[in-house]
Amino acid sequence: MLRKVDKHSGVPAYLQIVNMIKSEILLGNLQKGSQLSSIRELQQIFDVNINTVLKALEKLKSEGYIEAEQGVGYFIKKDFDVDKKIIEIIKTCVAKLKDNSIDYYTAILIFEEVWKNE
Amino acid sequence: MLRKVDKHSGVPAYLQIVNMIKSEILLGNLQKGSQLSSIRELQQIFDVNINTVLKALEKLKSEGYIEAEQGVGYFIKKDFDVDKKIIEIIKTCVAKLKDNSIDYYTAILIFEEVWKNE
DNA sequence: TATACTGTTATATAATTATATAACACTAGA
DNA sequence: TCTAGTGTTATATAATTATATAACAGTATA
Repeated sequence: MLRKVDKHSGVPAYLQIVNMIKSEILLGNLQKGSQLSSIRELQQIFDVNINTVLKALEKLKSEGYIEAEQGVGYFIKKDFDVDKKIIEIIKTCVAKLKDNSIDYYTAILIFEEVWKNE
Repeated sequence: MLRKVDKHSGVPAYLQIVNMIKSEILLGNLQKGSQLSSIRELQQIFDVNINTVLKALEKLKSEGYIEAEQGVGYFIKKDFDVDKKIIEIIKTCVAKLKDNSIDYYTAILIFEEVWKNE
């Protein structure tokens, strides 16, 4: 789901955009050959400057996720979708955490720390 | 566990420092009254400039996590530790993901997307 | 009191990130 | 061919982030 960038998260906007589009590909919501919305539409969706969109698309292109056709649009270049099993594991975990009314930021902090320490 | 900042993650160094220290508090590894390492030691641990450490400590102070005593040091101001149950849920999830040899970056991307969409 | 630790304040410089704005080039369809 | 939509390139400006470096101020202890 492509959504507004969080301008207070500290993470650069162009990286948030890269991450959202990568997520869509990983989750299988954007498949090989799909066309992205136009740059000027993406600019509105993410609520950033056109140059910020361009910077994100440039990075995705350099990493092989998308390709550009001048005058036509941007297209998904490869499928990178992840094993459904992985998604289920994460969905189950997120559901449990939400049951315990933990907030996203705290959850991420602990997730990162646990990951890097075990 | 306080460790070197990742200079290629895109996340500003001072925020990574804030996050690491918050994590230690949330996990109960730093408790009320504990003294942090000195600024000049932290500078070496995180591998950043002293001003970057200061910016992080300033933010933690403004959020009520720590307090300063001039000439003495920085101290944890409150306990914010999280329910052990939460930590167990996350540990279990991380273990399962590692069993499936998924990398950290992919895991975080999916985690964020699942959290924000369900 | 002298010293070696603490934290604090300040200035200058550079790289990165984001914005505003404009113009240009290619493509598809009326 | 004209037009409206694509992507592309460019310039200028500002805010944020990070560095290097120096000096100052408080605390504890030998």
